[in-house]
Formats: sequence, structure tokens, C-alpha cells
Amino acid sequence: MGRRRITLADVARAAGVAPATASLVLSGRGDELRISEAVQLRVRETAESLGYRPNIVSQGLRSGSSRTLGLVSDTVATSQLAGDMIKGALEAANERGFLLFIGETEGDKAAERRLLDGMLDRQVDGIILASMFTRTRPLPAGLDQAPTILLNALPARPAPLPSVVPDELDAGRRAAQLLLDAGHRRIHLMGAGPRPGDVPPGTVAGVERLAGILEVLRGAGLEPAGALNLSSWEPPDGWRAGREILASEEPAEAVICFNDRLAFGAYQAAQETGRRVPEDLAIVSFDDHPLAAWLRPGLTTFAIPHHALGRRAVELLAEAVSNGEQQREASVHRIAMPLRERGSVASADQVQGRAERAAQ
Amino acid sequence: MGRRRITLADVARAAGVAPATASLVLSGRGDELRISEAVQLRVRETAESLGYRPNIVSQGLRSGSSRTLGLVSDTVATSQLAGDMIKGALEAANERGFLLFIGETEGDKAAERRLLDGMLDRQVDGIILASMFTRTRPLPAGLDQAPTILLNALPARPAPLPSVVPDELDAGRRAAQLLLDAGHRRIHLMGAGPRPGDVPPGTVAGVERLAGILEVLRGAGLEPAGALNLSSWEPPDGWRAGREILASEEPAEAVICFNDRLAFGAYQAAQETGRRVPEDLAIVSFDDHPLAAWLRPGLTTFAIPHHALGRRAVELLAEAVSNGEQQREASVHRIAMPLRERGSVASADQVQGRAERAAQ
DNA sequence: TACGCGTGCTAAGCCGATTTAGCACCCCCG
DNA sequence: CGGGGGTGCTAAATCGGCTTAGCACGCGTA
Repeated sequence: MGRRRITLADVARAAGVAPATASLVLSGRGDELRISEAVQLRVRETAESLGYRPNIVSQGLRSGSSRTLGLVSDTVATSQLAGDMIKGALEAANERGFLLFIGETEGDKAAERRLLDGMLDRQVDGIILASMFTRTRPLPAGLDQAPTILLNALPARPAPLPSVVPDELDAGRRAAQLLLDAGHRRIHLMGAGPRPGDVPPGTVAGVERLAGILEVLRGAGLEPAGALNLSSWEPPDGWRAGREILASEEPAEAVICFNDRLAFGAYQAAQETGRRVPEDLAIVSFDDHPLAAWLRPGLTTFAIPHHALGRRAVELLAEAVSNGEQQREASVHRIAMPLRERGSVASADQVQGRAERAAQ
Repeated sequence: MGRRRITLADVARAAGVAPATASLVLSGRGDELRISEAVQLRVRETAESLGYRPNIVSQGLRSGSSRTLGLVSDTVATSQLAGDMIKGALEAANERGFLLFIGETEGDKAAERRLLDGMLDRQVDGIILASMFTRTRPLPAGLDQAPTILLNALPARPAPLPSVVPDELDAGRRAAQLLLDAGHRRIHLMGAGPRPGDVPPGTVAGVERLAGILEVLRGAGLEPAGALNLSSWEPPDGWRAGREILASEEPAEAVICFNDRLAFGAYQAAQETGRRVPEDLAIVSFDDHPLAAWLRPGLTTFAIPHHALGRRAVELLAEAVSNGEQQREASVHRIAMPLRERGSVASADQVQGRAERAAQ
């Protein structure tokens, strides 16, 4: 619409120089190629007054770079949980002068193919394959056309691609340590365990959370006081499991729930059996689901760092692009999961006090 | 990375023809320009076997079109409420072979300028200016470079741009009609009114909802039984207003809340004063906020059609782009707000029954 | 006078596709 | 044998910017 864009040729003509000269001046190579100060000034002023902006498409045709990245997600952009991931990615891209194509596959292979082709046809400088939930995923073909990074996902089979994922192993360690520090020795697991690899199929997070937990418990000379490897991690599952571990002869006093929805069910079970959180039952969990802040008391949980994940993926990818890296490596970048301390774990003092009261 | 892309020249060379020939064949103009069937077949097979895909950037340089749209939102992409808007836009874009640049401004003018320039520099075919909440917004400069459409927003001052917004006027009408149909004659308004324009400043939706409501009430020979023009539409405001209208000599029996958060407060007020919804107090509202489905009984409300809004904006923009429209008009496209009938309004039968019981 | 050299700028090719004018060839007819 | 006309394809320009080889000019020196 409206007026034609001002091109470099327009600027050159108006300034009375050759297009090549204008290009050199405006790309900062004026001194290097001995363009006089007077001409440089004239070109710059002309460009300014005409409102010249270089056509990136054209630059890209020649240089092979488009200052553009493509983000292909399964369903990330639309879901609240991971919307922050997109936001982090957008921010980081913007800071580096990249623009982001975004596409959603809804898990459909053909849609993924179409999006990927569309992005590659538009000469994106890099591709981000994002997932809503941390998972392993197969890699589509054609990724040799542009640097690629996996966001919240790991390659299903070894591939020379970097990945950015939450540091679930570390979160598992810290969850266990948190309960140990609060004075608990008998720690139940809800969702996975008791042995490494005892997790529902297909979950990446579960494996690592469990590994971290077991590492710390064993380091303290402990085993889980109990563990339920549940195939589904929804509130009703948590409720059932909660009833179970609270009804036994030695009712649970501390539990690590493998996600917040399980914890939500555990809260209900505690409430129904007259237990108070955290006095009678300490709960720590993972995800920082929106509901975690709404529970009474607030749920202490390790958050999935969506924003940081998105940001980091773009940072790494942009760097690879800028360095013109041809060779990628299968590195895994783990992003710390921040602890949201709310009220579902009491401090050691409180636990101590309770033990004393119980002893009276 | 990896292998260089196959170009048209590669195909031409492999097929033993000139690039021009290959181009004609592959763009379907082979017959028109009398390329023999044999050559056409050869070119097509060669392209196929080499996996040739045209470089859209290059096509764009020549044709001026990039098959790309830019969506600039204030904070839409990241927020759950309006994530569906993005999703609808992505879907519609994909169906039409467009890819979407997405950017968020966080309400910052400079960021908006940067994003817009970045998109225009990349030769987007069209621009979508999206807003999280329906509002009027000033227009940045430079929109004459590409067809533009406003999504969930209206231009602050008259401009030759189409807009896509929810049909709040119609929803207002239907909300009033819904209560009339249920047998109510004394209808309270919570949030705006009683006279046209009695709304908190800066709200677009309020004006139209109110106009629609008043139109229907007056058509039935009625005025609102009461109306509170509230400057804030949060749950506490709804709670206070609810206490007020339920405490009067003739307590309210039906209320139209100007949004779901107000309605949420009204529920609380009803509960505390021993009123049942919908038997003692019928409530209808707007937005279909996630909490609307969680209330007991479920809140009957008119949903903001985010998905349809996003889809429609892209449809209109893509059409304008395809038709090469130079001239835009200041049309406003109103998208119907679907009624989510839950349980907060009783049918006329039930209301009738209640009246009879009361008369006994 | 002729040559070398530094200075300041430009011509021209390139990226990958599209498009148009027109070339080369053959056939047919007078 | 020459000209008209159709057929089948291609050369070359174009989009907008980048890049490199090299031109023109003036000055100093032998």
C-alpha cells in the first residue's frame, strides 16, 4: 500500500553517488574503503531524511541470513503453562535483532512438516523445536538446513543437537534435601519409585526427579519410607494415594509428590482424614501449577522455569547462528527449577516442636 | 548447515534446460509458453528427485510478496485468556500458506516501533495489531507500507483500517433478552448504567454491552430496576454491589454483571445473604472467564470469541493481501459472542413455579 | 615526459527466482 | 529460393542490497 519503500538506489541518487558508495557508507565500511567524510555525511543525511531502511529480505538473499528464527511447538503457544516459554523466547530474540516465526503442530506430523518447510523456504537462520511437556521426540528430516535446538525436549535418538530442559535431577535432589533439612526421615514418594526407573512410561521428568531424590536419600543413608509408581498423575490419583499412605499403621508425615496435581489430591486426602498441612503432613512437589498458589496452605513446589527455558534456547541458537556454527553437538542445557516456598513444608523448628508435643 | 539448498539453477542444469524454462514449467506456465510435454516432464521429475523447493525469500524479492504476516500484540500471546486468539490466527494463516511473525510489546511504544519496523523490513505482506482487551488504540506510523488490521481493538481516531471485535452490542441485547425470556421484569445492572455511556472510562466493551441491554429493556417498556456504575470490575466490587442490591427493600432477583469477576463477587454476596442462584437471584454475565465454569452453579455468560477473532482477522487480512487491495476501509467486523448456558439463570418455568409458590 | 602510487569512488557481478522479448529452427507456400 | 508463420526454448533484465576489482585523477619523483 501507499508509497513505495525508499531503496538504497533512491538514497544514492538523491545523494548524487553510486549505490555501491551509499551501501559502503551505510554499512559502516566507508572509512575502510576511503570514502571522504563529506560524502559519508551527505549519504547519511540523505538516508536519514528519506527515512531509508534496508530491505532485510534483499540483504538476506545475498548474505544468506534473514535475522529470523522459527519456533515450532506442539501446542505451546496457546497453553498458559508454557506461554511464558514463548515470551522468554520472544524477548531474547528481540534483544538480538531476530524476529520469530511461530507455528503450532498440535502434534500432527504433517503440520510439523509443513511448518518446518515453510520456515526453511523463508530462509530462517535457525529452528527451535519446542514441546509443551518435557519429552523425548523424534526429529524430522531437513534439520541440516539450519541450526536447530530442542526446547523442553530431548532427541529420541542420539543426534548432534543441543537441548534445553529443566534441571529435574537437581530439583529432585533439592526436594529430598528440603524435607531432610526440615527434620523428616521417613519420606514417602507419590507418583514414582521406589527404585530408579520406576516411573510411568514416557515421562522424562519423572526419571530425573526420582534419580535426584534417591541420590540424596541414599546419601543420608535412607530409603523412601514408601513409594507409589502411579500410571496417571491427576488429582484423583493423588487423592487415592493420599488416603492409602495416611491410613497405614505408620501414617506418612512427609511426601514428595511428583507433580502439583497429585499434590492437590493429597491435600484433599489430608483434609478428609483430619491431617493438617504441613503440621501432620509435609508436602513438596514439582511444576508450580497455577493452582499451587491457591491451595491452603500454599504448595511448596519446584517451578518449571518456562521463561528461562525459552530465553535460553534462543540465546544458544542465536549465538550458534552468529558464529556461523556448522557443527552442533549433543549438549544438554539444564535450567535450574526455582523453589517456590509456600507453606506446605514446616521448618525444622516447627517439626521439632511437634515431635516434643507428641512426646509429652 | 549441511548441504546447500537445491536452487532452480541446479534443477535446470540437471534437466539440461535453461533456468527460465525450469521456472516456467514449475510455476505452471509451461503450456502457456509452449514448453513441450517431454521437457516439462523432465523438469518436474528432476525437481522432484532433487527435492527442489523454491526459495520464498527470492520469490519475494521479485514479486514483492513474502507470504508472511506480522502479528504485534500488547501481551496477548503469553496470556491464557487470549492465547486462543493467537491459535486462531495461526490456524487461519497456515491454511492460506502464510507464516506468522509474532511479537509482544508489553505496551511499550518503542518496542512496538521496533517490532513493526522489523516486520516491515522483512517485507511482511500484512500487519495485525492485536490487543489483549478490547480497547481503542492509537495507530503507529508506517502502516501505509502494508495492509493492516486491528484485532480486538478499534482505532483511537478514524482511520481507513478494518477492525475485528467481539459483538458486545449484540451480547448485551441477548443478555437482557435472556432474563426477559426467563420471566424477569426487574433487572439490575452491575458495573455500568443506568443511562447510556454510564461506564468506567476507557472501556469499549462496557459501552456496547450497556447499549444493547438498554435497547432491549426499553423495547420491552422497561428501565433497569437499578444500576451501579463501578469504576473497578473486580470480585470485591461485585461483592459490595451484591450486598447492596440484595439488602434493599425490594431485593434484586435478576442481575446482569458486566463481567465474570463481578459476577464472582455477586455469587459470594448471594451466598452470604442466604440467596440461592438462580432461584433467588439470576445472574448473567460476560467474558467466560475460566472461573465461570468452576462456580456452583456454573455461571451463564457470553464468551469472548478469542479463537474466532484471531481467525477472522487473518482471513480478512489474507484476503486483502491476495487481492492486492490498496485501499482499505474503516469497517468493523463484529464476531458473535457465544452464550455459555450454565446454571445461573433459571428457565421461565422455574421462575413461574417460584412465583406461584411465593403466592401461596 | 613518463612512471608509480595513493586517494576516492564506481561498475559490474552476485544471491535465486520471475518475466518478457526474441532467437533459431522448421514447415509450407508461392 | 525467399518469405511468412508457428513452435520451442532461452537470454537478459529485474527485484534490492553487498562486494570486489579496478578506474580516473592528481601528485610526486626520476
